[in-house]
Amino acid sequence: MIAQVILDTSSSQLDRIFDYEIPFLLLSDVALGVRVQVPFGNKNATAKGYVVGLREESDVPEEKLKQIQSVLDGAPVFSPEEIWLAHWMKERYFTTLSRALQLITPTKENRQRREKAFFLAEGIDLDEAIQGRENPKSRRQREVLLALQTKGVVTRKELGATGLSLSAVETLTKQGILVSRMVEKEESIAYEAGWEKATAHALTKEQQAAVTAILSEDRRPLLFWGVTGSGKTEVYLSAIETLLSQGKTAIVLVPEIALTPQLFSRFEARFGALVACTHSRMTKQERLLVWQKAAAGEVRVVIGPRSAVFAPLPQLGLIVVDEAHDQSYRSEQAPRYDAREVAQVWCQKKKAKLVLGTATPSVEQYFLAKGGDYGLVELSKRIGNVAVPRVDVVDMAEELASGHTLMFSRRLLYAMDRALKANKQVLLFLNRRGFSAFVSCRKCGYVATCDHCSVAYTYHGKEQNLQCHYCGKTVPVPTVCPVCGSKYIRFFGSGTEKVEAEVRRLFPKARILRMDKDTTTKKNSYHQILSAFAKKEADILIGTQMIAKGHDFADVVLVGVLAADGLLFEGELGSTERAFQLLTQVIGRAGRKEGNGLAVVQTYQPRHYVVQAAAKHQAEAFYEAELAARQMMDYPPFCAMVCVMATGEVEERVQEMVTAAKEKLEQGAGLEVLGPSPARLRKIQNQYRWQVFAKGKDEEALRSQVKEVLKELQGRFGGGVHLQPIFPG
DNA sequence: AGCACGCCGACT
DNA sequence: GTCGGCGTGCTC
Repeated sequence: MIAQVILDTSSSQLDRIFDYEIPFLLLSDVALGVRVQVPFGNKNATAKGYVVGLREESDVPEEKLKQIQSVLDGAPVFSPEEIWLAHWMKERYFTTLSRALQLITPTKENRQRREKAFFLAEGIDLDEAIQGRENPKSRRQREVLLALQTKGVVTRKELGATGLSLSAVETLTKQGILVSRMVEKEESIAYEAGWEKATAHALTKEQQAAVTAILSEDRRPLLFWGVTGSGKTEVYLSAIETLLSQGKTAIVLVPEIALTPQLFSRFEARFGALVACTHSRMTKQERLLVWQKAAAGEVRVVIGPRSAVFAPLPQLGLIVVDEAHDQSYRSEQAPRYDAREVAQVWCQKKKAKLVLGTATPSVEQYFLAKGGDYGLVELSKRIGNVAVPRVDVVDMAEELASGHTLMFSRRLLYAMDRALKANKQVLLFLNRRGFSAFVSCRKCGYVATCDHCSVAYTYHGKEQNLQCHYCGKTVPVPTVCPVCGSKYIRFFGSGTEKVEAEVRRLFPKARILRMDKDTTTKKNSYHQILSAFAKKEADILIGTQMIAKGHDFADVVLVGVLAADGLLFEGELGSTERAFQLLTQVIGRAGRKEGNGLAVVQTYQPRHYVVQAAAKHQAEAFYEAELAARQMMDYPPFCAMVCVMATGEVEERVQEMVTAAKEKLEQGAGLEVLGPSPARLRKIQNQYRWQVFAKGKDEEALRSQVKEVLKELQGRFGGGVHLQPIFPG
């Protein structure tokens, strides 16, 4: 017998099948999907690999064949279907089979280890101990005890992740309140009993219809479009409850943000130990344990970010993608897989239902739902019939014309004052990404835009010019506004710190929190800031995109969007789509509980269709306008498109490679190629980035040409420069 | 990815 | 003559 083996390396040159003879003694152990050790190369070095096929005979000459040395793990780590999925991913994401396999299953490399865990000592009354620590001096101990109250155990490893203090734990141990002992890792993350079963809320008619749609026999993916605050989670819970009762299982994907614990606790309250979550801070070991429990049927609902799509649940009945428009479902590093696409093919393979839940679908999702490729079900009302927020759009050009030069309009200042006086909370949203990069007229709001691409020019300080990051065209910076002739041409430059200082000056008594890249670098600061705000430890939260999504702050009555223009002109394709999504999401943070929400949107483009549609809660109008624009410009979804990016330390080499890529792409039949141009961020961590765009009618033709380009150029240019295809969406 | 093979210039 | 730098090709 012959085993077809894929070696466990990332090298593309070794990414092919090697045949090995199965020795008689291993015949019963070698099966499809097992990991094996094999001799490889001249020196017969031991290599690990995966058996992806079994044959009677081999085409390889007999004298070349070597024998499998041993079988690892004792059991297959992949099902035949997972091997099929790995093949699909290899083709789709231009990666190697072994890398695809590595993504699908965390492998058992080390044996289970033990770790130190702290428990409440015998005879100690927890409530009493907590009450005895009212003094702020022992607040860290109090935190530890409160955590113990819900979880029953605290491990040393977890301390960092939960923000609890090690010295507080040690003090408590010295005091005899806690005891420590070594536990199996398994025990430390195992579910601790003590949850109170939450009863199901009564569903509204709309919610009930959504549950019915999810459970229906329709095998198409379902776009589950529910406005912000409409109770999508309750629908997931109800549908999953039914599936569990039928012996089925489910995966719930969430964006890669601190939202996981919040959603997890709601599922846990409903399903208890049948639910497990994975998150980015977990070690391989911990994730492996969840995987094992899932495979064993002990855990039947897995919640987590994109990698959770690979949870090996038997009898899979449903994959829910929550906030399905979120970009974090696409991996940033190669292989840049998209968990939504993986979920879709996996559901097809496993005959499970795919549900894409969102308040702001992507244009493509809307397009597919409209065309009938996706099913569609909507929640148009907020829970308890709470009103959607009122939105006031403030024309900042008018504000300037009437002599008001503050970054806050009079409308916003007045609303902030009112909210603070009523002891309510305020969210101030500011988009800093690309904020200083575009050029705009302070008087009329004109934004310098490439006439070929309808994409804003990006200002380049070094060359002192404007560049289009789509076609590569450059123009000088205008000194007067070409529309109104004013001299007030500005580069937008205010960031969150400046906003914070200004708010402090204007509202000296307000308690302020700021959340952006600078304040969230420390571990857990993200979670800490959000939970401090949720606990009303501050009146105003200032932040970038991070504050836009997910969190349900009951007391926020006012949302201020300081400059919607920063969103409208990011200088990239698809920025209007993201602008609409972000505006809608951030507006949706206001008045979620009582319905008296107000959003003030400041902009120089009050008539812009994105601003108008978001302000009037007219999503359909936006999507239709956006689709019309894309059809006219011949952009996706009306064509297939790819951005091929070259990266490397030596810019000349990067440019050479991207130029070669352009030439090779142009050989593809029916392809239109644009560029090359520098990427929006031309240099990241010493790596220069240049790109070309190619588009065509036929997606398959485009993909196969890209494959040719990668195959040829990566070999020709060797290391030092790399080529990466990025498909929009 | 490693590793051997082999071609070529430089040095004992 | 011999050493070693590196481009090329192979690994079941």
